[in-house]
Amino acid sequence: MDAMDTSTPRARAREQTMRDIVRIGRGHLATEGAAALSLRAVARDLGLVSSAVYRYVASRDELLTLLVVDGYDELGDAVDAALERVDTADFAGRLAAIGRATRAWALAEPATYALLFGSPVPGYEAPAERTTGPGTRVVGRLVEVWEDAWQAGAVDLDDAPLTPRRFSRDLGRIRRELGLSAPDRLVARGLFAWAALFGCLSFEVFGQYGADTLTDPADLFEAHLAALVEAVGLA
Amino acid sequence: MDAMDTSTPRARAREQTMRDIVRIGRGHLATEGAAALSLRAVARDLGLVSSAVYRYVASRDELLTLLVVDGYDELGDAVDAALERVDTADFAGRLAAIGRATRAWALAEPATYALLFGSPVPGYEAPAERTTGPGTRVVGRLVEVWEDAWQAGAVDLDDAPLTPRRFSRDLGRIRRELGLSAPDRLVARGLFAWAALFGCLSFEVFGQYGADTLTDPADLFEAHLAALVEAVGLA
DNA sequence: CGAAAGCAAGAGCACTGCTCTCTTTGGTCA
DNA sequence: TGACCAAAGAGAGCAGTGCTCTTGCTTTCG
Repeated sequence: MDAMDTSTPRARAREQTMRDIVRIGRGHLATEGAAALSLRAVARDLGLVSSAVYRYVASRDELLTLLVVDGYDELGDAVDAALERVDTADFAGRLAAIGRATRAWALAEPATYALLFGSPVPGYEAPAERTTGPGTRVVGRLVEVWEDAWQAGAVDLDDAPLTPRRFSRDLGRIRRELGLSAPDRLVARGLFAWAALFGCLSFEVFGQYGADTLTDPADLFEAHLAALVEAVGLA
Repeated sequence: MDAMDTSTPRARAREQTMRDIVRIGRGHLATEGAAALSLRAVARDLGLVSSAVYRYVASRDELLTLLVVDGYDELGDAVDAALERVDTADFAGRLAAIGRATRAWALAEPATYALLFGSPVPGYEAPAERTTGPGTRVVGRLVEVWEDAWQAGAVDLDDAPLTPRRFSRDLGRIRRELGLSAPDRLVARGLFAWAALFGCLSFEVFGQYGADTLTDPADLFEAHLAALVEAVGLA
């Protein structure tokens, strides 16, 4: 079904063309933006007529999905690579490494970042069965940090249940699904830190801060990281 | 220049048409999204041929600008109205009111929220001279809260300069331009809270959290507000 | 009253996503 | 080797888009 057979020359050529489409699509995504991503333009750059591209990609939306998965993979790889260079017991360092790696990737690939974490593309819904897997890699790494820190007793947060009770139940369900021992407050603070991290990144990538109010935006990001570390009780 | 003369019937008709265009544009923005906003479709709904709309709006980008300004104004009004119902001395309450009002507006107008705080529309740059004014109302209110709280001695943050020195200088410049007495750390935490708030909102509005993992997302937002209050030292 | 300005309409250009048909090419198998 | 079939590419075509230009008509004002 996947036509992943690389034995025949034809299959290899097809795979190469698929890679070219994604590569050119990423280029257009970076220069034109997601909404202006044009299958016809990709076809031109590929030296093909527009209808021929439909032999490889069913629709513009499927091209977007390919780029979404590609982006999640690249980001996930970058985060994993950064985490390998950090001491496992340094929980704040792991959190900072995730943040810095994500920021570096986001600044290098703002268009893909916008595609993954910005406003949803109108009329396009990422198919869950293909994107949730790669899409949850980063938050998964974050959860690992908090869980490890909690089990190591390095988290300065109490384990009292949060109010209202339905909220505590929801958090309990999340805890159960992910197999965590972290208490309500840490799960909630973890969700906060996750959202806050991407809020900081979106502001920077999308230029929500003034244009040149800061000499080096990295300084502000480091301050943000300190606030994040504190928010999850890793101070 | 603005043709705001309401004396002649023609000017009044023109103004009415402009309002209709913004109203219909907002409707399309809500249902189709910013990137799919079509001047031709607006013209159809208006009962005009597409070229006639260009008598009123110079381009699609200018229509976007109208909607941007309209959105900032509406959000600013909502925040101001919410703040009127809060005791001035209740700094955490003011912060929470700003957050809740912004959230309510964002959930009611997700497309406009995406236009203002989501990924930038490719090829469109909001003209600073028309959007910075209304666009800074909310963050201005936030800054007021922190400044008032600092002057009232209600902020639990030290006033040591932050590192590196260039970052402290940048923060000093911001402090001077806004006429603040808040120290480095509070300014930095304020920026963090600002970005974090919109990160939480973007995750909720754009559906970055799982679809139905929470009984009532407002519970999580209240937890986020508590974290924000703590982050700026208003605990 | 007549000139000037404003308004609407329509045609047209270049672009988009996508479908359809047609022809060529490549791989397989008798 | 030759036949056959599926994959790949080409091209035309449909409906939509932003935007420009010209052509008339109407309102306003000197």
